[in-house]
Amino acid sequence: MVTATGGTRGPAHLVLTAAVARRYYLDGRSKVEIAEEFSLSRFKVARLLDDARASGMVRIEIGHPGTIDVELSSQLMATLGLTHCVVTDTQEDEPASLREHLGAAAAELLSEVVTPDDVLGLSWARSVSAMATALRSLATVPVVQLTGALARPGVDDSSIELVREVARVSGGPAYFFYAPMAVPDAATARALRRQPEVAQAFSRIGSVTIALAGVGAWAPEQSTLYDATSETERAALAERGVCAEISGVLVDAAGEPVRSALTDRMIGITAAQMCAVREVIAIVYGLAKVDAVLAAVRGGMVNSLVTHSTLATALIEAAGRKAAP
Amino acid sequence: MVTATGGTRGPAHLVLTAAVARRYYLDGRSKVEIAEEFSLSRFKVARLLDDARASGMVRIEIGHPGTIDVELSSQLMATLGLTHCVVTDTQEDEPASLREHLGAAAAELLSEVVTPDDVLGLSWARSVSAMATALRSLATVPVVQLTGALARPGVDDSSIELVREVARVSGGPAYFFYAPMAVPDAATARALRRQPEVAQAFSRIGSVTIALAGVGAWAPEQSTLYDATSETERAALAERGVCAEISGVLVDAAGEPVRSALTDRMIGITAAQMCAVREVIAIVYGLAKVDAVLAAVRGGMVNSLVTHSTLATALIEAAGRKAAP
DNA sequence: CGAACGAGCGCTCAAATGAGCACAGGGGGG
DNA sequence: CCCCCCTGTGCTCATTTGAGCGCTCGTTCG
Repeated sequence: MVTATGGTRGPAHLVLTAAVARRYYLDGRSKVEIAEEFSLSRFKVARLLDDARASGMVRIEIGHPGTIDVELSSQLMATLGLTHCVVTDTQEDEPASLREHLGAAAAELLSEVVTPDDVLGLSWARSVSAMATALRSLATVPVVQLTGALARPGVDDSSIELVREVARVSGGPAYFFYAPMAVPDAATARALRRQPEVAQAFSRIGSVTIALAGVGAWAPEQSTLYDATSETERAALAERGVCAEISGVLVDAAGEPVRSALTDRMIGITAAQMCAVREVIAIVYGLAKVDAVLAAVRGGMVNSLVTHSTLATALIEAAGRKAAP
Repeated sequence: MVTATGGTRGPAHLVLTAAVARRYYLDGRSKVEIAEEFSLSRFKVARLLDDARASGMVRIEIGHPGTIDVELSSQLMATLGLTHCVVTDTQEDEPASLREHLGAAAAELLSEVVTPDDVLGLSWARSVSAMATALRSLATVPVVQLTGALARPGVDDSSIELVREVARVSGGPAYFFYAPMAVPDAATARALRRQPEVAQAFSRIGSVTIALAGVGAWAPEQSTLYDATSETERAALAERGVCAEISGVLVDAAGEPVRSALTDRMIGITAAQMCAVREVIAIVYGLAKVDAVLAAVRGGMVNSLVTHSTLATALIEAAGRKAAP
């Protein structure tokens, strides 16, 4: 039975309730103390407090002390079943600035979650590079390059140094190599993989416990790999249902890896290896990547996210629609 | 490990804290449940919640559902040690409108706190009249007129009917009389007091348990009695420290009654009788009355207040300054 | 290099709290 | 007119929670 008038039980009752609520919630007194102070039974106090909360007189909010939207973060974490999740509060639309913010957030997250027992894997992505730039401290761990680089003409991110830079901050050994992410044919790829540096890095992939990656959508400007692929191949892959690209690994909307000729021409971590990594943290931005992120998470390729509030909201909404259509 | 900024313990910790806080404060889960859900010890959960509150991440506010500022009300109640207190949220400066609002609030308060065992006393004041106008329901109690009326020329509040009107709503007997609040000399006063109606009402004053009154400051336009007094007498009384007037009773800044020739010329409740009333509810408005209200409360003449937020704030501040100068 | 220190963690025990129950009083319907 | 339901109240007992303790581990200073 709900009182229709919303609890208008007289002003004195209202004021008493407020006083009790103040003592309890703001001054931290126990209900017994309050009961004694106001000459009430503790049950009465408890009921007063229940009323106060039910009538909306006591409002409790979870705030954000910094640039992180903690509410959205935990919601998204719960919705997608993530291990970690950081949602920044910036509603910036400019990609560069967004990337910088997310990079900083990811750097903080990494500083926090990486322990000396971990092995860190880094995929090649501008957002990961931004993370490296912002990284200030890191436990001493081996740092392993997971993919070849895919430098785009005219863009110098100096990100070939990515792994070395992070390893320098960490103080641990760096396993890196100079090779492209994709090569023209499978034979070249096989040859490259036999290169000592490449082979050495690859041999460490199995022991990686935490990896950082970007997530690309299979569309123009939404994936460096897409942009570097021939038009015929793009179309063919799209037809096979490719939805997302994570660290060179292509998956469909359900998150299942899509094998293709391109797979054999890649220099980098495989789908199976990526799934085996305990925690893959993806830095993602841009509303175009909603489906790609969902696919990556569903497929178990990604279990942690660093993103911005707009995308986070869209993700929660999309996941909700999927769950209960 | 250098944590430069206090409390910044990493975004993952922040998000976890937020998630725990949400479950606890918003979803009402027990700490044990939360501990199981997040695979933590219940102590860890408790510490997380302590952190969340200490760092200001959890904000708890006491809101006001209506026109009553419950926070201010209870603060004022605590500060002055009042029995009841109602502070309306109106910041109206127009006296008539203010009086109307306060009258309505007082009427609600009266409906709530008056029980069939009470005896209600009414003093003559425009604010009490406003209360009567707004009064809709009241337990069946005797209603006693406490003072003569002091009708000002040109102002018709039809408030001679005050006591009868309230008694009609209540359904109880009315003890009223037609006499002025002050007469030219003590002999006339004595004669008037012997009038049957007056004597009958006066004989009931001792049994009054709840009284309503206004509070006047001893200054022009701040007390009907002041305005009706000769200039010589005004000055003499001011010199004797008169600070406030409650229902015809004059008190100094400390709340002590000030006896004078005027006292003998008054038709109404005495200081001692007023102190004996269990609860005297004063309806007050206007910042000029800060000191008067403090005096009335200190002297024990008034133990409940109905007022507006501006005056309430000023009262709290003034009381605070007095307490710790 | 070792010891002192402080932070973080989980335990114990007592106090605080919640859920359900029994009882009293009051108002409306039979 | 009486009875029943409904609300408000305080009780008992099981669960939850808080305060203080000792432990361990990492850090820092001698």
